[in-house]
Amino acid sequence: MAMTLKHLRYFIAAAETGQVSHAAMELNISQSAVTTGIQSLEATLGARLLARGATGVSVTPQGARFLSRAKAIIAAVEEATRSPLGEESEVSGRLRLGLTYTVAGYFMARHYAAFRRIYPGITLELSEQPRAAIENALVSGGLDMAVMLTSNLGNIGELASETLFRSRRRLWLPSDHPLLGKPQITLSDVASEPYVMLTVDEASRTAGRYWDQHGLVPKVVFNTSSVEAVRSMVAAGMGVTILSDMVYRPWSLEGQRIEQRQTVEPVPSMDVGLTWPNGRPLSAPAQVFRNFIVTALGSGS
Amino acid sequence: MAMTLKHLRYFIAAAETGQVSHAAMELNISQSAVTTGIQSLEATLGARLLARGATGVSVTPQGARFLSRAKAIIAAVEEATRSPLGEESEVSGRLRLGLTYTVAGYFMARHYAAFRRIYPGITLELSEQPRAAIENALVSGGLDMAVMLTSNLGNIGELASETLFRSRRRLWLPSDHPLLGKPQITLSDVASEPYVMLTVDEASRTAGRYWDQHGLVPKVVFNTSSVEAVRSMVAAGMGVTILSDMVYRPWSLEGQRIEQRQTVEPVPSMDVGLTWPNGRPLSAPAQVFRNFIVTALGSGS
DNA sequence: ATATGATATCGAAAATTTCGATAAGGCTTC
DNA sequence: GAAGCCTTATCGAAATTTTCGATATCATAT
Repeated sequence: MAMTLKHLRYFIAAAETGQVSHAAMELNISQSAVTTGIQSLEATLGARLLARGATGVSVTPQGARFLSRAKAIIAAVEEATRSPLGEESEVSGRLRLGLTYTVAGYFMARHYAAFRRIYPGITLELSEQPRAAIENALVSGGLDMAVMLTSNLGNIGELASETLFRSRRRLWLPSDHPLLGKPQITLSDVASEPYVMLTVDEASRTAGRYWDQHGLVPKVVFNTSSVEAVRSMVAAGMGVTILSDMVYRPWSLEGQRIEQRQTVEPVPSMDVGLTWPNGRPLSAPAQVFRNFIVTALGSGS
Repeated sequence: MAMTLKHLRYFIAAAETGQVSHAAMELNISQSAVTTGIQSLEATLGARLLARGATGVSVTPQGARFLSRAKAIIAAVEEATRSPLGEESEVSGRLRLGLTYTVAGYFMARHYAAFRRIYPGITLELSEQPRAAIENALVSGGLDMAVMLTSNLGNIGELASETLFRSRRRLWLPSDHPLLGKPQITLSDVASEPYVMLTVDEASRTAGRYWDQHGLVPKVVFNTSSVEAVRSMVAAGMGVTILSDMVYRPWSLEGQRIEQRQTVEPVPSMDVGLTWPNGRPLSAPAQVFRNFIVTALGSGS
């Protein structure tokens, strides 16, 4: 049977009160309804969520894990129900937005259509450019704002920036790779494997930094500027790589699976954020966009 | 009428196919069921989600905004249904975890109970200490791991750290404050207001940094180490302050509302993360905790 | 004008949820 | 150890909700 919001609420109430009957009272329904509701929830999940006893119920470890997810779902629903759908969709104007390669393909693509629909009055002009070109265009007035990697930012003083999210960098492995069997994977384990290096968006420069830091050098067997190529090669067993979650997909183009693991040593995450020329106040469309992106990231995905 | 997951799915399908009848076909139900489902969704929200026409439906700006929320909810449900509730709850051992003041009260409190229930075999020993004491204890072996502000971290080299999330710092204002009327609020606007300064967790040191950067000095009228006191004073109109979202609550203890605004100039966010002694590999409980916290943050809350 | 393809509406049917009563089982108290 | 009190589980019936299929309505294109 399918999960329903009602059942989620019943489970949460029972877990928090510690008694099915109290939960029922709180929810203003009968005890048997709560009982059967939670039972069907357990059936769909195939796991016991509550330990029943004569003194009430207590949450099982599995139930505790599910509880946090259930609460997150209900919170998201409340949020979606309550908060207004916004009347300020009538802002109009133009926003020239610069994007770097990975941001364009793996981040902006997902949000572009939604933004255009919510703010039909704003003309969003996207352009993909290398980091340096974007920085110059921002300073010279050729761009209003940019979404890009904020960690290597130059032109400090002339540019303001705000990090939107961090994307963890992790090791990518083919699904039959021997390292998957190890309980812990260190960077020096990775250094002894053939390595596929991505050469866009200063990925290799960033990589250099943490390799240097540990006094290691990856055995690069291939350099490419195509993320798809990296995926295919890793999946085919040609080598491993370390790239951010943002560009990770579990399947290569050929349909082979790619696994992901954290290394013991933390690898610096990829920071994606907004950048705009300092000094000048943000235009109305720019403010709207900033707000849109922040809330879009807040509510998942 | 209450929102249901079914209705959310109907709306998403209709929005994405652009036709109610296509959505119905895709969902293997009748067209009229989809129509009434979406209607009841619109009724509960009090907003028009779809623009109906002879050629199908198109998403209204409000519908687009709701669509992204709906997708986030459904994604969370799928995630909760699919992913296993975990059999590795049997890890056992001890984890001595250091916490700084704000982290203990505003972050760890929420996750402590959940962790204990999911991993009953792990003894979690929490201790609240100043940053410097935690760093020393980590290095000397008195603590295994810490959750703390990672931006001002000392002992680089001896300590490894990983940022878990960033909490935006924003301006707090009483709900009748004149600045709320302004379309944009700058730091110099704030500098001319009486300011309430929080003095825990190096909040004032951090504040000093961005005030200095803009060549401004806040008019501090009160120093306190109690977040509750800050809240009450701001609510009472004694002054304004800039603090992180993590400690923000919309109501003071006296029940007066506190508003929040972003300043035009970005204020550095508060970075909360894990810290542990470098070199030594993480113990099993520490790894479990790291994993728990990362996923707990990932799925909302 | 008319044909087409779309959504909206309606009453009836189907499915699901809920109810109330009862059963079964574990504590606590006497 | 038996009674009383608490808990959750189960059952068939009732209520509610969802869904169906047919029909109405409307806008567009020919």
